[in-house]
Amino acid sequence: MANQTKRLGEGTNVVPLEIRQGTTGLEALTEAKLWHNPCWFAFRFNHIALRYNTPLYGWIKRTTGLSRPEFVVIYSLGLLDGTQARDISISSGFPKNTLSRAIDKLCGLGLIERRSDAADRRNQTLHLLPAGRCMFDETLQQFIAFEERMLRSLTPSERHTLSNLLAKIVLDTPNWAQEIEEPEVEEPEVEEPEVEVGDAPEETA
Amino acid sequence: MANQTKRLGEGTNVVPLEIRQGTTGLEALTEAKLWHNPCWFAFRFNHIALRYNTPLYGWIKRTTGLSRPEFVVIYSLGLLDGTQARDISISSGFPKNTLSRAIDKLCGLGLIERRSDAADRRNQTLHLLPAGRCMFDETLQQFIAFEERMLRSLTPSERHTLSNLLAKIVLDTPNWAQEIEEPEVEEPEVEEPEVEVGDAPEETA
DNA sequence: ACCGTCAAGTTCGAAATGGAACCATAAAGG
DNA sequence: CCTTTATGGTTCCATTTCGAACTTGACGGT
Repeated sequence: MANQTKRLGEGTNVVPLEIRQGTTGLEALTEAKLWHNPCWFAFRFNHIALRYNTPLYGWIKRTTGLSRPEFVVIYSLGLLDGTQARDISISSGFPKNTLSRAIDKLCGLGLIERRSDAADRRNQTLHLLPAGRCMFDETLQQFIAFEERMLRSLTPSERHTLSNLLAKIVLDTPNWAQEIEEPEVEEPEVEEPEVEVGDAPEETA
Repeated sequence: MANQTKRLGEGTNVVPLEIRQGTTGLEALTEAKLWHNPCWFAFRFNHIALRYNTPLYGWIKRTTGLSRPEFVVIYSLGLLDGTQARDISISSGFPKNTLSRAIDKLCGLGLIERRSDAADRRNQTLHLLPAGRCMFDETLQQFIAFEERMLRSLTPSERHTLSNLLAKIVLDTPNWAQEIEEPEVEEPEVEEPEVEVGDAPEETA
């Protein structure tokens, strides 16, 4: 049974690395996901993201009282004041309704304000108020410090390279959507498990 | 008003890139987050992660009926059968309780099973059952296809480099924790907004 | 000018999430 | 040997979150 783990390490995207596996202090599963994982890229960025977001936004919550999507609005406006909710949604990936709630709250707190566009009254532009600007400025310090911490193990030149490579991928993301949304159905063998999974949780309790 | 965005582009981690800004089809905010963002790294991996996880796990949900943490268990066991919940938590970043629930459900569906370790009866090892193994094998195809799609814009050599750089960072993550959890308190100017955040919309300023 | 379509935002409700407290077992220390 | 402390795992519950439906305003075609 256990031998089915076959063919995972080779023939896939896994590229041999200089860094030696087994030499790190990680437990076995993390090692496996790092070195014997056809989806090495997905694992790595997700791992980094979870390790970064949870503590950072935990800190944000404690110091400012804002949730992640709420703060994302502040941050977005800090970078580009006057954008609209739609753009924040696109750039951050949070759904519109989550942002709508976040914006409500921020307005209530006097951190930002909505202005409705006279030209097209469906649109509303969002703007930092002084208190919001101040919060952005203050917290930015810490964000930069965390960013620096994350990148500590890379040289400036390596950071440059990493920046480049990730940018290429980001620029390509708009094209993923459809392709990834409905993969060509492929042989539907996968379905047997599905039968009772989706809707028969009664016995599952 | 817009000039407050000052000093964001330089002196920070932002590295000049070969790729030209403005030449892409992205809307302004995404561009700003890409090119004028002191936290370029955080933005990039979060952006990629959201663009990847939502559709992919949406697809998983539709085809297998499993949620993300549930499937993460399957995937983890697919890579390394017999690990325990604790390790899945560490490697994936999901909290123990979420995984506990996920494992419950998977057991109920007959996809995996728990075996309690005789030596230390606190531990339990998790094992794929044939149906679970089958699900892993089937879905893996699609995971690999998505991974390939994400990396399409990079050459093999670039993928190699990217893999290396991210691995370095991942290996360093265990050291972030404490440092990032409680940043040295720094001047607590940030606190005024916090006071009434919960429920008092009486403008913070 | 009217109707159908579409896009930006909002509302609603069902479900998932994660923090905190808890249980059981094991190791450490007197 | 008994108490204290630590760890893997589970339960409980308040909160968050996201899909889906809905509202409002613009635009294009006839």
